[in-house]
Amino acid sequence: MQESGYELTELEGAILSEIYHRKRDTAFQIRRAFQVSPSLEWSGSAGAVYPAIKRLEKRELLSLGEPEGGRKTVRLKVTPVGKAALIDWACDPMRAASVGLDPFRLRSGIWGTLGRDKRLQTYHDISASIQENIDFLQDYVKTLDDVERARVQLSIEYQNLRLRWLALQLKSVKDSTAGRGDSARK
Amino acid sequence: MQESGYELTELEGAILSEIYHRKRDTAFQIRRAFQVSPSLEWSGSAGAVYPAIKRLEKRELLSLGEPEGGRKTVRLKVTPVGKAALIDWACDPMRAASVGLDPFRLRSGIWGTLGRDKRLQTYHDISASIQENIDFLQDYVKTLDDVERARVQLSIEYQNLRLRWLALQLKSVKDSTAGRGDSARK
DNA sequence: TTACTCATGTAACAAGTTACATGATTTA
DNA sequence: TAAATCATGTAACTTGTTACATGAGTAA
Repeated sequence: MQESGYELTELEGAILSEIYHRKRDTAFQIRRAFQVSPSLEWSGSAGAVYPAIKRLEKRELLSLGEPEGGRKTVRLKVTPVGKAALIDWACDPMRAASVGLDPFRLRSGIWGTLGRDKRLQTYHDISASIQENIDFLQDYVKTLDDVERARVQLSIEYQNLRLRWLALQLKSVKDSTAGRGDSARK
Repeated sequence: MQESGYELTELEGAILSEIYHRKRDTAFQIRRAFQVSPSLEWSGSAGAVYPAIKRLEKRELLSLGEPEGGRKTVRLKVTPVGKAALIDWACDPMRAASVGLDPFRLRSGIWGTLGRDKRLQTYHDISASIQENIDFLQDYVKTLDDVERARVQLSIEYQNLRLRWLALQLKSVKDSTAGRGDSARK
């Protein structure tokens, strides 16, 4: 259909979206949003955000206002071309459907190779960590705008899926050694 | 408990695991495993794998055999320290529980801001892409060892969760405009 | 006036990417 | 013998990280 002709990285897309959808109009506000958010995976480091903004401006996806006030605040605005690129980026099915880098999934196969005790302990510890995270997110989600709320709610659903998966694994380990009381450890 | 004292990156952990758990004992085999796998998110580029192996050898988490044959194949072996570091890396609850970088989640909030038609189209296209991916994974999973199979099966469950989420969004969009036949487009 | 927040930016470094270079072995 | 595969590696580049530097405005 459209094809804006601009390929955006994940960070560039996230930056444009922060400006266009979440009304952050300075680099500093974008950085803070990244630092605060548990669902946007960037540290909000100056060394990433400022160069990315420069790249976006050079390609005219972003326009920079004149430095305002003593603090020299530069207001950011997404250009029409930038908006098209952002929508293309957000709606590209290939990228949206890709699995991403998930530390839980990467490790999931390894846990099955552990000895029984270590395995049970690991499932238990990770479940606790995830539950803690869910509790935090459920509190956090109340304070958010629509865009960020959708992300956080999806995070909660992912975490609940992980919890169910862990519970299943736990059960199957316990069942397979039930009544025998031994513990095969490496 | 243990604390091997070595921090591994995701790639380094994945490399150690390929050698230790999946019996890939050359750099080339590791690269191919990454290239082939839909669940490990690295391209298997030489420029990433060879330097990572060097780093691991320097820290004595990996030992390199003598070059064998005309092709100068170097066999890789995980040292006892390397094994401890690998287990620590795999079982660290903080890292295992973290959400990771997910292109779907990152975009999920944005789709809600689209006009009705574009929104329905996008949900539809992405659902199709995900379904295609599930079909592929379900075929692929039959050929795998335990470690990789667990990862791929988890991928399938993530993808099914996404499908359910998309179906819910689709339904709520359709419900909210049912019988009115209008389409609010930006 | 001291400390915190707002605001922008650079420098050194880490770690990934693609593309290329080299050469041995196997298979059609 | 030509092509594919096995095998290792480097070079140029991109893009992220932390840590630092600078300075204005605000609140204790």
